[in-house]
Amino acid sequence: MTSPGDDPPVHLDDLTQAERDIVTHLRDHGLAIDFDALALVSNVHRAAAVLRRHLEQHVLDPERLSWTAFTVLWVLWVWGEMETRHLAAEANVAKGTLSGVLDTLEQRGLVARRRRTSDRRLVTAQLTDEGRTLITALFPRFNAEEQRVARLLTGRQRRIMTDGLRGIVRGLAPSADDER
Amino acid sequence: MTSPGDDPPVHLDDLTQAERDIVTHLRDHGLAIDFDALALVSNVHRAAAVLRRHLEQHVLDPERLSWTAFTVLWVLWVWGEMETRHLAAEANVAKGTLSGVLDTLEQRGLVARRRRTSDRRLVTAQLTDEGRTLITALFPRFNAEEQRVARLLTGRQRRIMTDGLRGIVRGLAPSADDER
DNA sequence: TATTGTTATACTCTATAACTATA
DNA sequence: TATAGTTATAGAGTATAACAATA
Repeated sequence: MTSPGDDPPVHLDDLTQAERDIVTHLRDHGLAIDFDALALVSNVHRAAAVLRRHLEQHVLDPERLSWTAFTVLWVLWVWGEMETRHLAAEANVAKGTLSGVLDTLEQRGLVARRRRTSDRRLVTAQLTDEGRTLITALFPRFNAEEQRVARLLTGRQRRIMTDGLRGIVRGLAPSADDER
Repeated sequence: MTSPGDDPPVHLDDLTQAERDIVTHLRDHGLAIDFDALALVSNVHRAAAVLRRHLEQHVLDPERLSWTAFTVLWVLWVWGEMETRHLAAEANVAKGTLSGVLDTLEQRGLVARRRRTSDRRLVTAQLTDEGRTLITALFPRFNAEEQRVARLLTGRQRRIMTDGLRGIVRGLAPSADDER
């Protein structure tokens, strides 16, 4: 599965102090732990948490939008009117959560719900003019912060990381998306 | 900041269908959006969500441990007895959250709190024997799942990704850790 | 006065399941 | 009977602020 020569020993210099302590601890215990795998997974979570906090504080909080509310506006902006179950899948939230978020966005006049006449069980959501105006103005500011983050890396690093992250999502999603 | 030649045009073939739709949408709107930055940030979040769900379902849920409870046990395992404010920082949770998690872990006999005699405002936490037994048995199983994920990538990809993620954390953390 | 940990409140999100209205 | 969306409940987490004990 892994090509030969893929796994040289851990380079302690590149690690944070915390990570060095972990290596020492695991070595002392003689446990068969793959530190590279540990470091990869834990840094994905650390980076996601730091990124989300940053974007919320700098872009979303001033507009009184939650992370999910922003994502919903963004998805509707890109794809237009959409059935709510697809919207929930795209925004990566449970359908119950989406109901509540849509209630809020509808009350604020940013989104409108509509019942399908062909199959009256279905409900679609779409941006109002006000919603479109908001996301059109807001997204470039969101993206500007994303760019600040991306500039911490080289273009080569960015491409390899984005590819790798897509690979993780593809590799785990099939078993994880049984039901939302 | 960015070295020259870092930013060739987006390679549409590498993208998911959703990402291709996004590129088309942004192009149609003529907005100055950096798609690579967008793809990087959104895939960090997607990967983190999928990873967490996977690890919870396969390793943590059967032991009735929340993500944070597991992290607390892990941190105490590696660093030993610890003042709770450092424990909260290391586990990346608010201090109010930690109080509740420690209550639960203490009731289950996995962790013990102790008040410092030198400065009686301070409280430390440490693993009980039972807690140490649990995390010593559980962590290798957690790490085995981490390895399954890591094997989706080449060793070169893993190293570059882990490095890049550390860079993001370092680049944003100073402004984000004002208060927890 | 400032700091540590605890507690309380309001909010966001999750998972699960019951419920309704349609099909 | 099955499906889509809504609603309800319990749990995990956040931010914020008040609080008691201690320094």
